[in-house]
Parts: sequence; structure tokens; C-alpha cells
Amino acid sequence: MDTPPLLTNKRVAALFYEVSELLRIKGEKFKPQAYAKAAHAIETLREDIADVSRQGKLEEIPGVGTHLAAKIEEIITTGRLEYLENLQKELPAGVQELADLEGIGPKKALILNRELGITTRAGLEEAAKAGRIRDLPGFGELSEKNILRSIGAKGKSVRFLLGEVLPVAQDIVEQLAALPQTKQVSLAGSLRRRKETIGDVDILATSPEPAKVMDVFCSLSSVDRVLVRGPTRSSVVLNTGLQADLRVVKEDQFGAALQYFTGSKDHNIALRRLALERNWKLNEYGLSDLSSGKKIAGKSEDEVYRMLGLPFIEPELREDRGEIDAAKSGSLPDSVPYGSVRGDLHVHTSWSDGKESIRAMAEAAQSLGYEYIAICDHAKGPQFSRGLTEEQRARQGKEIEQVNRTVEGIEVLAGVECSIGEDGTLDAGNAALQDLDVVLAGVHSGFRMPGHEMTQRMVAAMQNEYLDIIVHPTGRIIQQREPADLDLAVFFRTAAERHVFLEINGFQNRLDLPDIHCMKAREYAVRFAIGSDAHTRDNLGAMEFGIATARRGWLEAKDIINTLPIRDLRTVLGS
DNA sequence: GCCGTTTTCGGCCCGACTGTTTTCAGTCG
Repeated sequence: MDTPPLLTNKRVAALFYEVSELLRIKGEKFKPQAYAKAAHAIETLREDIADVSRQGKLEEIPGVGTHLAAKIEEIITTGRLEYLENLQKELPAGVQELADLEGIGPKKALILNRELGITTRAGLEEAAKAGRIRDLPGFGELSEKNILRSIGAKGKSVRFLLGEVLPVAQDIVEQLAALPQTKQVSLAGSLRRRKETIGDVDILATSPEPAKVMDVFCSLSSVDRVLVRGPTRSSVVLNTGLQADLRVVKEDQFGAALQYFTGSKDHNIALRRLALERNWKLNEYGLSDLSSGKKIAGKSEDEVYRMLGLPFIEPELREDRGEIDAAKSGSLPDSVPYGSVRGDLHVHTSWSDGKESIRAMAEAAQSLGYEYIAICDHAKGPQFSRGLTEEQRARQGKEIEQVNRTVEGIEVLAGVECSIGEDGTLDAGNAALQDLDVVLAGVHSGFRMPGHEMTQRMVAAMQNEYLDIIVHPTGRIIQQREPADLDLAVFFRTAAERHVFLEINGFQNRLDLPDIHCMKAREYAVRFAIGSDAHTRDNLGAMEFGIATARRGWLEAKDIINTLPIRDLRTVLGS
């Protein structure tokens, strides 16, 4: 088949996930798990599944046995899965839609369908209003009310951007930490893992006076209303619409609880399996021996991992993407530390579409402790009417020199952000590029090209000898624009061969390259540059989200060129 | 459907909560 390699892995995984879902609705007990486990393994597989199949090594994938191997072969050769098609025929359409509702699972969805013939949410709403649901087994009057409420609330489960949520949540943590009654307090959940989108904020604390901590939490100025207020757990809705939960646990359980509430769910499941192998049990209260019931660990996360025979695993890695095997074999990445970036390589000023002067940005960067900053305003292409002409670029160069002479403690590099045309050419001439310290280029229009054309466009751009960094490589905007269709294997291989660095753009709605692609690119020995894409001095803080993305992508300081001191940076940039 | 220093058969992560029951199934995180 001539399907692009990564699409095949995705497709196989997607079909298996769907089988898993339908089997779950059918009431199968363990098969859904088996399909979901295999789907996850295939999704995060580094090799192209078609290659694995050609080498006859499908059954070496964890969770894939003879039967699933045969089904994978079927998908690779025919693009279809008959087993799934039969399941789809067997199960009435719409049952899944019902099961997606809050409070309705596969069992109840099937009962509603079998007993009342309901196949849509509208049908369900009508039946609930008519009081026809209360007499079904397992349902009552209250069920009808809850069904109506969850139908009304559909679509409300929005996810927020990491960059929006993190500062707010850190502020809450600081306020709680400042209380004399608080002993320990930490972020948990997807926010602690720095996932790119966040469903709700989880905070964990220990205190001799939980009630006082709960009181303060529920009456914070950022709280809109209190949902639940209990002795050990409270939930509030913040002014932004975001939900936040605080749990207060016993001190000797803090580590186990932090581990548990940090997740991810899949990581926890894998960890508990590991505990079971030793006849131990792991839950939010601690690690304990199954036969004696004796507690083994729980005070700190470090202790929990250590007793399981593992080194500490950074929260950003806890996605069940191979981190537990890597921990076992001592091959976890040495995650790039948050403080290790020495400069920002993607900054705009009022010379193009930024809001502030070169001096203002340089001084702000200097106060963040950076050694250098690259001013990379847009070139004057068709996309950027406010981009710089070559004459303006020369004048900007003079201003950069002057800032370098007068602002102490920071080196300002002269750069540009070019646009990559549909044929792969850059919108600035080589004569202009050769004198610059750093040349960025990215796609700013024409995102929806067919995959092979987009790949060619990128490959062509990377032939330019002055190009240093491809910025926001996939062009995705989180929750707004899908990533461009790119053959990542070709893209990464070319970047590595041409010594072109790939940006990890930290701007809150970009985070591009995304974490999973960083993981993949790493296999090709690609190197990266993290940039904030700042247009104001406050935006410079987005570097933190770029580093978080790099950490989630298993990257180390040596993979990131802007962890280098200025001299070494200039060497790799060839400037 | 997978998998094995407890097992080639009999397990498969764990606990809380809710609403339904009258001891528990279903759902959720």
C-alpha cells in the first residue's frame, strides 16, 4: 500500500480503538482491554507497522498475539477490518452516542436501546420527559433528571490551554502554600504532566487542619462557585469556567496520592501491574503487601518508584509511552531542565507585528537571565504587509548593533522569520540572509496541501543553505487548526541530513512540534530550538511551555541548541 | 484476546461514588 507510514499506524490504532469501544458496549469484559492495549502500543510504536509486518515481527509488539497480528495484516493489505464492520452492523447506530453522555455507560445505553428503541439523544430526551425511563431496570426517577441535565450540558467539557491554566493554578498553589496550616502542596493531574490541554486543575495538600485549608481554597478570589465542599475534597469552578479540585491527604500518604492523582491513567495501570507481579498492591494510599497487608511505601513519590525497582520518572513522561520499560532498563531520558535554556531564538518587535522595541525585548530577556535573544521579525513577503524590506532590515541591523553596545549582559542576534512559499522558496533573497545570525522559516499560508506536496515543499525549503530553523513545523493551532499533512519520516530525515533545526514553538496555542512528534524526530537525531514566538515582553514566558513540550517529547539538553552558550550556539548556526 | 519466577488456564488496576437496591451494578477518574 502506498499510504504514508505514520498514517498506517494511526489507522490501525483507530480501528482497534473502535473495536474496543463496540465490544465494551456489547458487554464483553476483557476483549475491549486487549484491543485498547494493542491500539495504544501501535499508536506509540516508533517503527512503521507495515515494516514490522514485513519482517514478521508483529507479535513482538506488546499486547499483539496471533489473532490481532492477523487483523493488522488485514488492515495493511485491504485497508479494512471485517470484524469491525460486522460489529458495526450488529450494534445499532447511536448507542455509542448515548454511552458518551455523562452518567450513561455501555450497559445503560444498551438497555435504553433494547427496551425503548432509543437511538439518539433527542429520542432519549423525549423519553425522559415523558417519564418512560424510570421503570427500566437500574433506572429511577432521579435517573431521568440526571439524563436531562447531562443532555443539556453536552459540549460543555471544554479543555483549556496549558498556557492559560498553569499561571492561574500556580497562583492558587502559592496562596495555599503561604498558609501556616499547609504542610505540603503540589499540582497534580494533567497540569503537573504539562499536557497541552487541561480539563481541570488538581491540587494535593497535607495539613494538620484540613478544614482551614479547604475554607481558604473555597473562598479564593478566583473562585466563582463551590461545587462540593467536604473534609478531604473540595471542588470549585473558577471565574474562567475551569474546575479546580483540592484534596487534603495524610502526610504518610502524600507520595502515593501525588503519584496516583498525577496519572496518567495508563501510566498508573502499568505501574499497578508491576506491583501485582511482586504480590503488592498500589493505590492512592500507598504501596502495600497483598498477603500481610503491611505498608511498604507512600510518603514520597520517590519512595514508591524506588520500591518498585524504578528510578523517579518525571511527570511529563508519565503517559505510558514506554517510560516504564525505559526506567527498568535505565534508559530514561535525562529530561531537559526548565532552567537550562540560555536564550530565546524566536522574538518579534514593533519592526514587524510585535508590540515593543528591540531594546525593551532585550532588557526583558536579560532580566529573565538569558545570555542571548534572536530578533526574528517577518520578511516582507506576500503574507506580511508589515514585514521588513531589505532596506529596513539593514536599518534594523544598525539598531541591534546599538542595543548590543548599550545593554549589558545580553547578546542580541540579528535574525529573520521567512515564509515558505508553495514551491519551497523563502520570501527573502540569499543576499539578505547571508549576513544574518539566524534564519527562521515557516509556513504561514497554504496549510491544506496534499501530504506529498507539503512534504516536498518542506524538503525544498531545507535545501536553502542559509536556513537554520523551521518554525512551528506542523502549523497546527491547538483546537483551531489541524497540523499540515506531512510525511514525518521524510521530513525528519531531511532535517537531520541538512542540519536544519526544528523549532518547538512555545506560544500557548501552538506547542509545535507537538510532544509525540518530538519523540519521533529524536529517533532521526534531529536537533531542536525552543522559541517563545513572543510579540510582547510578557510572551517571553512561553519558553516554559516549549520546554515542557520538549520534556514530554523525551528530549534532553543536548538535543536543544539554545541550551548552548553563545559561542557554541554561533558555531552550530554557522554565524 | 493476551499472557506467564504463583499459572499454558484463569486471571486481566483500583477505589469512590451514585442511585439503585436490600447487597450491588454501573460509571467514573
